[in-house]
Amino acid sequence: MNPSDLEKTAGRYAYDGLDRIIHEKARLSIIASLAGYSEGLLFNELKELCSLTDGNLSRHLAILQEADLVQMWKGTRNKRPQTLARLTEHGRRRFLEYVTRLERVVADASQLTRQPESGATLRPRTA
Amino acid sequence: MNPSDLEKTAGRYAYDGLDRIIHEKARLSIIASLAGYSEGLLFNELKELCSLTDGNLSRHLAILQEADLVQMWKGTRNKRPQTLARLTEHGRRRFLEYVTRLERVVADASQLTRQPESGATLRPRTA
DNA sequence: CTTAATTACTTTATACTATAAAGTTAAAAA
DNA sequence: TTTTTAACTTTATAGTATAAAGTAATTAAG
Repeated sequence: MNPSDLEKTAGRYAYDGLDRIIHEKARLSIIASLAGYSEGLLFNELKELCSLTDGNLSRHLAILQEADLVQMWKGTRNKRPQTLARLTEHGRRRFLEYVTRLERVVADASQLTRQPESGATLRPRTA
Repeated sequence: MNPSDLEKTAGRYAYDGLDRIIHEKARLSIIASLAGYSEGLLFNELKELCSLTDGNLSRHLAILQEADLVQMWKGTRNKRPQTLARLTEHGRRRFLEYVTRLERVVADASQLTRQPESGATLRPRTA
């Protein structure tokens, strides 16, 4: 890479749009689950789908709720408390944005499957 | 979601393959950069491309090196120490695996862009 | 020629945060 | 009426990302 290339591409791989709150594996898991079920999912369903412990899921849901990505409905079912979680409209948009950024990561990676050296300039080496 | 669905899909969204070491944003940034430059990148080039501070980059490179995802070459250039980082073959394979998992996340998310309720069963509600 | 500044990093102290263990509340079973 | 189960929540801890401070070597300044 020569110096002028750098200027054109500073921050090129910084992936600014990869929002920390969504990027965290457990929460990505939760959000992706909810994305597939627009009417929402119960606490225990999420627990299974995401393979999370009770305490862990509870904390991540609280974080997602504070960020207004997920809304929670508390009710009862067969005299047992039940919590239903679903994506907010804001959460839906933010997730779609996040996925758009992910697609760039995937696109960047496609260079790896091409021939080595493709697109990369040779480095002048002075030992 | 009815109970039998759950059994079929327990852990469906756990995203086990999203290796912690690669998934971390700063390191994903570093690895994706290196993926584009098979001959490697200098410390300062990475710093710019990934918008990282010196200390931060140094630590993440050390972690990637310990995991045998990246190898480092220390030499001098114009009487200055220079560190060149490049993906190991192992790192290349692991990154490709990681990206395969990412593609699943992206595919899961495509449900969001379809009509609401698509593919999801209505939940019987007992308030 | 001695001191200050720059370069290229590395080490460490701190602040953050993911996680599970322990705690809470209420219903059902024993 | 005591114990167990269910559905969570709270908190203590362990892990870790980050930047501030430190190191070593070169070059510039006075």
